[in-house]
Amino acid sequence: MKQLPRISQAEWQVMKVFWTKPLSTANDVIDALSDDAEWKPATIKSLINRLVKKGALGFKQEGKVYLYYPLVTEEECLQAESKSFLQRLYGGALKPLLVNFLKHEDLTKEDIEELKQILNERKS
Amino acid sequence: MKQLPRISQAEWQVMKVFWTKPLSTANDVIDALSDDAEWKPATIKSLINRLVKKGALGFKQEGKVYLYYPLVTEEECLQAESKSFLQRLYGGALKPLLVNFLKHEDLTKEDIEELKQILNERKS
DNA sequence: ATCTTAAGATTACAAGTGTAATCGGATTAT
DNA sequence: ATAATCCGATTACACTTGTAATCTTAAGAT
Repeated sequence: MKQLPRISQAEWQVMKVFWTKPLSTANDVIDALSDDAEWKPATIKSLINRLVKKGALGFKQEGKVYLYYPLVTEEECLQAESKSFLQRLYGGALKPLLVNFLKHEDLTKEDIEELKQILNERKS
Repeated sequence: MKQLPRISQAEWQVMKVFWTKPLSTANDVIDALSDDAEWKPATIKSLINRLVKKGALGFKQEGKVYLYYPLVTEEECLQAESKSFLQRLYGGALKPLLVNFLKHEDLTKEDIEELKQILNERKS
C-alpha cells in the first residue's frame, strides 16, 4: 500500500476542500476557507505548496492556473489518522474510546438507532 | 476551567506513566518505558522537564530526588484531545467517527453487547 | 577532605508547523 | 508596447517537537 504523507492539522483543512471538490484552484480554496477567515491567502498558498511537495496533492495546468487534486483519499487518511489516534491515546483499545465518545458527545435518537443497527450488522 | 497545556505525542507517553503511578521519579519513568526501549534516558528527562515547564507536571523534593505528579488529569486531557480530534477530522460530527471506528476496528461480541447497552442507556 | 556519581538544569540541533511576505514571470488592461 | 495584476515559487521566521549530550551541584564513597 502506498505510504501516506503525513498531513498536519492546518494542511488537513486544505485537503478537506480538495476532497470535497477536486480540481480546485488555489483561489477556490481561498474562497472556500474565507468564511472562517482564519488565514491570509498567502498562507493557504503555502499550505497547498507543501501538500504538493509532500505528494498529497497533484495538479494540472489549465490555461494559466493550476487545478489541484488529491493524490490520497480522505478515506485512507482518515483511517490512518484514526488508527494512530486510537493507538496513541487509548493504547489501541477501541472500547474505551467509544465509551468516551458515546458518553460525552451529542447524539440524536436517530443516530443512536443507526449505531445500534451498525453494531447489529457486525456480528463479531 | 483551568486551561490545559498542550501535550505532544512523545510527552503523552510520559504522562501516561505519571497518570498510572503518580509521585514517580524520573528513573521510575525511565524504567517504565525501558521495555519499549525507544528512548535514551536523557530524552525522557527532557520530556519530563518540558512537561514541568508546561505546567502538566508538578513535583516535590523527596530527599535528593524529585517526585513528579500530574497537574492535569488523564480524563480531562483525553477529553480535550478527543474533542479536538473529532472536530478536526470529522468536522465535529460524532456519528461518522463512530461509524468509521465501528467498521474498521476489532470488537469482540462482548464489546458489541456492552456498547449497545451504553447506547440504550443514553436515550438521546 | 577529595573523588565519583547521579539528578536535575541547561543547551543543542534538525525537522516540522503555522503563518506570511516577496519574487519572477505570464497575462491582461491601457 | 507598457504597465498593472495575478499566480505559483521561493524565502522567512519563530515556535514546537523529537531526540539527546553536557553542565552543575550536591550526596555518597573512600
